[in-house]
Amino acid sequence: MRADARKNRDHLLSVAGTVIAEQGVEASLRDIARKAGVGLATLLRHFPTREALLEALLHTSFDELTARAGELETSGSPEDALVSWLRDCVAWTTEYRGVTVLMAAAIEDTESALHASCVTLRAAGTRLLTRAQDAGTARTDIDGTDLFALIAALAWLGDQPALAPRADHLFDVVASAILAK
Amino acid sequence: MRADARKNRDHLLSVAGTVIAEQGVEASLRDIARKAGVGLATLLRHFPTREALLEALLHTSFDELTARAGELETSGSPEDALVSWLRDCVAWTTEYRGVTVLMAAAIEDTESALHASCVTLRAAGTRLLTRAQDAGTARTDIDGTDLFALIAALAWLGDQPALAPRADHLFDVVASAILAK
DNA sequence: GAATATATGGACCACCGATCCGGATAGTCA
DNA sequence: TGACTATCCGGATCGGTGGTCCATATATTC
Repeated sequence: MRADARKNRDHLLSVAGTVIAEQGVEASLRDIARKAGVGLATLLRHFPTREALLEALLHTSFDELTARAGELETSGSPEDALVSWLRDCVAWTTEYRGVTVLMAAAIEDTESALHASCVTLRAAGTRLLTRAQDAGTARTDIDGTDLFALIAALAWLGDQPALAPRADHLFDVVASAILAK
Repeated sequence: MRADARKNRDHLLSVAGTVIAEQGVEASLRDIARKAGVGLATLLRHFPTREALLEALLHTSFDELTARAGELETSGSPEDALVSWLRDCVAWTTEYRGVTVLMAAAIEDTESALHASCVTLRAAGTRLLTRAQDAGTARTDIDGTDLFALIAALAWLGDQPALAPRADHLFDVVASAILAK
């Protein structure tokens, strides 16, 4: 990649992070390009789709959540580890308003730029869930995909301004359901 | 209202029902107008916002759900009545892809055309919930707003193609959490 | 310094919801 | 019946969206 292209790419990523943190994942791409002092075509060349841009922006966050799951796998009680990680996942999405819809679409869409990250995340959750199930502290009739869906649903609640005040409480309600044997 | 206006209004509503059933609540208004053989301006004059159109389209459904809650209030066990009604609510939303987002926004937005219907729905749910709580068969740390949020979240799951296959199962998981004392 | 490969962004396109306003028409009254 | 008016209609237009094309500018190589 040419030096000027690299610079544009990095700058775009930085500006996109700011704008998306302010306006959510549905922020206008043209607006991001404008704020970066660049044409829309340039943004779209570096990141052909909104998903591609978000993937570049979020994949370190995904890695952190996966790494956190790894740590928790060998520490504390299986049920505390599971719930703690779920809480981290839901809390993280609040930083990126609207991201849950994209993640829900990406988990089964192998073409999506976010697909790999979502699958990795689901696998990390599955390991924590299985450990708790083996320990007899999580219900055995759900799997990693169910867990992913529940995280997405709770994160979605936090995304809806009118329902967000209840999100934390409802997290506890759902968590209690997961931990019921 | 003039006879021609009434005819256009009714026809628009009929066409909108078909198109929205096919494409979800985010269907293009211009497309609906075109299929009705009418200008976009005409549609927007009869229904100034998308919410207004949906309210006109859905309010009989809302009434039916509210009436159903009324019936259930005096029949069967309180917990069966509650769960049965919740299932009806979630099942109903599958007919109108994407409606949950609008409902979540409308419940706290007194300006929304859907606001009144949502509030009525929440009140109906609250009555069923309270009855179950009084009977000691539903957890007492949730209220009607929590219930509304849980319905919305489950309905949202059913709206996401990748997660929909799990929606029924996760309904049971969440229902079990509500019925836990 | 010239040649070449690559990156750029303005000018488009089709679509969206929204608004304006001149023309068509239904309902009314003489 | 005929004319008048209040109402309704929809094409044209506006600013916005994501997406594409291509002449121009520039970094890199020789």
